[in-house]
Amino acid sequence: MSKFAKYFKNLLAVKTKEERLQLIVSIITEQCISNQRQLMDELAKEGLEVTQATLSRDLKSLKVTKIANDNGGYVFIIPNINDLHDTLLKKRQRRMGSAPTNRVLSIAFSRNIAIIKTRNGHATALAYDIDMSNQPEILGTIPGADTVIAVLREDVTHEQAQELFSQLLPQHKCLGARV
Amino acid sequence: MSKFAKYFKNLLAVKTKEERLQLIVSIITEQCISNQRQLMDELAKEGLEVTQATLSRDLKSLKVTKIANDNGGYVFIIPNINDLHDTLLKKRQRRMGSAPTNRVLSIAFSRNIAIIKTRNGHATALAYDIDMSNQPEILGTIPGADTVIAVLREDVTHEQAQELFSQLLPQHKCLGARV
DNA sequence: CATTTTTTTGCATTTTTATTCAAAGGTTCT
DNA sequence: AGAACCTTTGAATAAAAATGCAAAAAAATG
Repeated sequence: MSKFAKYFKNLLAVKTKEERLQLIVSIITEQCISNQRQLMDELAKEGLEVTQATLSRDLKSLKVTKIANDNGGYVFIIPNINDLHDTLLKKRQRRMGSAPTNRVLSIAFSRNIAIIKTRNGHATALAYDIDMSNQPEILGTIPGADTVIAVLREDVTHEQAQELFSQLLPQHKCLGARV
Repeated sequence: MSKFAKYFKNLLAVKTKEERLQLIVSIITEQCISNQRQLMDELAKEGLEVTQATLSRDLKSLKVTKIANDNGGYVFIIPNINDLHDTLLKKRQRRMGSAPTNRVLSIAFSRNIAIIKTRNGHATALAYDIDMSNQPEILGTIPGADTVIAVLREDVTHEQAQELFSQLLPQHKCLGARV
């Protein structure tokens, strides 16, 4: 986009898609919005005019949905990501006819820290397993309820750590559906 | 209903509403159902014939909803009831502008880590709230008794994190929170 | 039982949401 | 810059979901 175009975009308060998505999230968490037209109106108040078609796509990508509230109406909500994992796991469990061996939902890194999201209640067991493996690259772990924080040795790259965890937690690959 | 009628109902596998609702729940937790017609068909396979109108009402009462899955389609899910409480509480909280008792005493940063001091015993609840907000900038949290450690995504600056926490924890007024 | 009241359901229709298709605008090459 | 490509969007439309209303079924009552 040219400087010129950017200038006008700013002037006219036309926002980028990312900004619109954020605005949508904040609107639906702060107010009771019950359909896309209403959301359209709210966005318009903020000077952001989009069509219902776009909102439908936006809400789909944000995984927003509406649900019955207590007054006979509907409200948009953003379901917790853990629920989605649970739902998918449950489906898988039923399909496969076995309890999933899979405890790890995701692994993320930030500098020397690895954040491992687990199924609820499994963090302690997972941290224990990691500790027991005595990997010198992993200095220590702390489990919460569904999260393990692992502190990596300073010189360990994210790639190395990823590889390490893959070996340590081979089941980490089983969960096909990423939410 | 007469004994006689009940007998025939059983015979013909025509179920009560309650049974239908249960069947619906088990169908949508076991399979990937993406619209009401598909659900109708599944019920029909079980010998239970109802119209889309009825299913719409059933799903509303079960608080079932559909959500985008990874393949561009949709799946019905049953969001966790706790989330709904949270969502509604959050909305009300915003509406009333009423800050709950101050739980956050201070926030400090060290590189990619945020250290949040809370009133004693409140760390778990706070970490929970942070987790529920599903901020991509916050990779994970671990609560102690009066401290929450939150690991930030690498590219997040302290200023951004500060702003994020201000929005997330509006009660944390000491930091110039914007509510 | 017969009768009244309440609940549940289907039909028809409206309302809401999703998608197709084409076009506009941006990006990335050479 | 021009060409090939990708992303985003709106208009129109298709698809899906919600609902008003009346009838049927069930439950409650005398």
